[in-house]
Amino acid sequence: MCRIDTNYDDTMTEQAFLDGYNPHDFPVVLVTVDTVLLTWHEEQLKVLLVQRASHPELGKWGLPGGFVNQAQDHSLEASARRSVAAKTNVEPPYLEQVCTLGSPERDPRGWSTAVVYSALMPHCASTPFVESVANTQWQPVNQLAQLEIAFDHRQGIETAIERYKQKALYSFVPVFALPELFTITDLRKVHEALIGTAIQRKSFIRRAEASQMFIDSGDVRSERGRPAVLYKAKPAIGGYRFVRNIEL
Amino acid sequence: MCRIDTNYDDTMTEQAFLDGYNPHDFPVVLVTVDTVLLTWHEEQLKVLLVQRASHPELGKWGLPGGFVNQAQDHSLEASARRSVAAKTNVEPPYLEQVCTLGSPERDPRGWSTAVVYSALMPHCASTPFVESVANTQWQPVNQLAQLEIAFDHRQGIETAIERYKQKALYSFVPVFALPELFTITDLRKVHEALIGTAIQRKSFIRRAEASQMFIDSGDVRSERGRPAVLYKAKPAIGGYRFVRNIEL
DNA sequence: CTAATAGTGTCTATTAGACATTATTGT
DNA sequence: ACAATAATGTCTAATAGACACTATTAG
Repeated sequence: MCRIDTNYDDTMTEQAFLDGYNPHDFPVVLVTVDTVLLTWHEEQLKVLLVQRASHPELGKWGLPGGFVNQAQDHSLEASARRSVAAKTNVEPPYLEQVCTLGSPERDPRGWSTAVVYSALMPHCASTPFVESVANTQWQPVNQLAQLEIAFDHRQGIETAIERYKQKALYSFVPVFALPELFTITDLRKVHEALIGTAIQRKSFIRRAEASQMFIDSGDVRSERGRPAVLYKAKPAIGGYRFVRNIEL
Repeated sequence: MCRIDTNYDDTMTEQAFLDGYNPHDFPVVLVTVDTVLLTWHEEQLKVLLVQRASHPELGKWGLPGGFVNQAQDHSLEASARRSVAAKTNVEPPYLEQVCTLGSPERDPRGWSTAVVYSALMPHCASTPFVESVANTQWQPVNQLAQLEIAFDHRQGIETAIERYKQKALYSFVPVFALPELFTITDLRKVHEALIGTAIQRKSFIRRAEASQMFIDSGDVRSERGRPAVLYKAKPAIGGYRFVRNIEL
């Protein structure tokens, strides 16, 4: 059978069972929580990676995260938020669970699982305070092939990006990778980077208007050409869905 | 910082590090893999539940699954497949990871996580062979409010069903809850049960034709009224997506 | 003025929903 | 014949893509 519960006895109370239960009697599965933190910066999608300063996989680039801290973490999401805050000193405006990886081979320390979260946030300087010697950097996702990635974190990154690609087709969730004020063209470029094709400007603007999820800030941004209106997103934008997907 | 790696030393080899590493030196997180197994039977969506025959939560209804078996399971998905096979003696045609629940309170044995998978399959008799005394039954999902559900498995079930509700809007994935041969009306009823509203027959048939994912079996099923054509689904149906969602 | 970018007008093809109509069975 | 269910015909409204056109800035 599946459960390895021992000492099965119909007449035993739950308390008596728990008194006799020691989790160290069983083979241990290691549990980490790691986060794929993405942002939009310099016309590119970038992911925050940490160069590992300890074994195993020393020197390779990995996702921020680590073992659940039983003293501090009251949930998996709390663990993800803690490790993001440690690297960026910022609360990400969008965070979701992506997948859980697990096998006996992925970590040399033994059978392990990584609960992978993903967050989107405005670009900020990484590691604004020096708390560790670890090298933390925003890496362009298009150039990850040239980096040595620790464990199976490359798979976690790919799964997260694939998820956002789907979301880019039916929602404005990618907006959370932008600063508070952004232009519709900024947002369209993020969507285009995710789905890998151009989107008609008119179509994208129509969707934005139909959603009623964008507030005209009153400001504009002028670089080359006609100035672009800067918008803010309503908080409910994360829940908005198109009825019709962007076509590929 | 986040990692609780100890013995940090730049000059140590990875092997020396691993030799000194004992997972039992750290607080243990328990890991179970549990599966929300759904099917369509008697015009209802049903979930396979197991009445727990051991502590904790003895007597309550829980998801089939259990601790990762390090001897048998080479992955999380393998663990899910093993526990499904133990209860149904069948390989489910559709299986995906849904979410991972984790907290210090969800299991009295300590900080624990449950990796929740969900599967769809044709209805079959539960526990066709008597391997345990556990009571395994298909329970209508509309009547779960009246059952005592173990741990936070109710949340896992709700998350899985919500996921399938979304999939019912943009795919034919719910087809995997039906037998090999089914009518388009059968499939429409599954979709309607998931999304909670009626779907126009004509619209649904149009989507089915446009997808080219259905093979006319040549047979029909006659109950009352005009006989309905029985179809088979092409294997690729799991990957098919509507460009336009079913509207609510 | 020109280049560059933002934003609008508008045509057309597609298609979902609505619902009426026809088809095919059992009794 | 009638009830019941399956399957089709067809009208209309909505809207995405395409692309031409206008607007507003810098230099």
